[in-house]
Amino acid sequence: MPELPSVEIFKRYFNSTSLKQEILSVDIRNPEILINVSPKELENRLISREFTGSRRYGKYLFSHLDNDYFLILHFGMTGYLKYNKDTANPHTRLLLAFKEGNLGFIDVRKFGKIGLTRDVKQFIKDKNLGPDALDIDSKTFIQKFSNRKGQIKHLLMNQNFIAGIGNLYADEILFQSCIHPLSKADKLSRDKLKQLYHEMIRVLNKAIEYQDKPFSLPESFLLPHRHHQGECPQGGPLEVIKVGGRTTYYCDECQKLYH
DNA sequence: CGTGGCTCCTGGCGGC
DNA sequence: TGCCGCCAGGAGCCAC
Repeated sequence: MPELPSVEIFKRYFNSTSLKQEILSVDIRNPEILINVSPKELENRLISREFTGSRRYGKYLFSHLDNDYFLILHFGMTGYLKYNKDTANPHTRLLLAFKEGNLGFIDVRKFGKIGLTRDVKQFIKDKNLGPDALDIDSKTFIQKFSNRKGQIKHLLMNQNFIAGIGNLYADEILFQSCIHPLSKADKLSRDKLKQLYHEMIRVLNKAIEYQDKPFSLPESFLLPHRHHQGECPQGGPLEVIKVGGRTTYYCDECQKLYH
């Protein structure tokens, strides 16, 4: 599930539920999803502490503790947060207990990751993440893409190139920009790249505004139609292909191939 | 650098 | 109904 808009929603959810209360217990149910840290250390750093805030970078959430550490959360394909009294969900991988309720990191497929760091900048550097998609400026964006020969969709989804965009919103951004997903980045004019940049920002903000429910977006968006036998908002069939191994929907009428 | 394939893991769905 | 293959909003690794 989680692309940048979902993680932004998770951040707001986390901030509204889990700040400024003591962590009473730390239940690590699936130690295999830990990175950078042993179960013992994670427990020691979390227990009896409080969260003071959080920040998002790309698809990562960094939850700040009152001991200068950050809990790192990455949600994989199926991860999300749930704050309630329930402790019985079989897909809960980490459960933090507070006085008033529990924060669960739920993740059916276990592609998510949980870690710990004192230095978010260094973590981002070690992971070699590109600039955050909602933070990059137009000039840098155009410069980066105009120097690359790869497929435009592949580059949009490459976290080392630009961080935050996944398979669904890549399709939406390219549809809104009228660019065929297999177009070569360096064949797009500067004006076209500028348009792509603005559509990226607009789509991501719109997705956040709509609580990251892609199928509830207005009819003029691709995502509500992105399913078997779905039709382009302008009319006509949607094409389905693979790009970089990922299922891709686009409209052959609306989206021009630059190559 | 670019591209394609495979892998991790689990569950839901369509087809037979 | 029951079983099977395929697919899923991520990403690392490897080969050419």
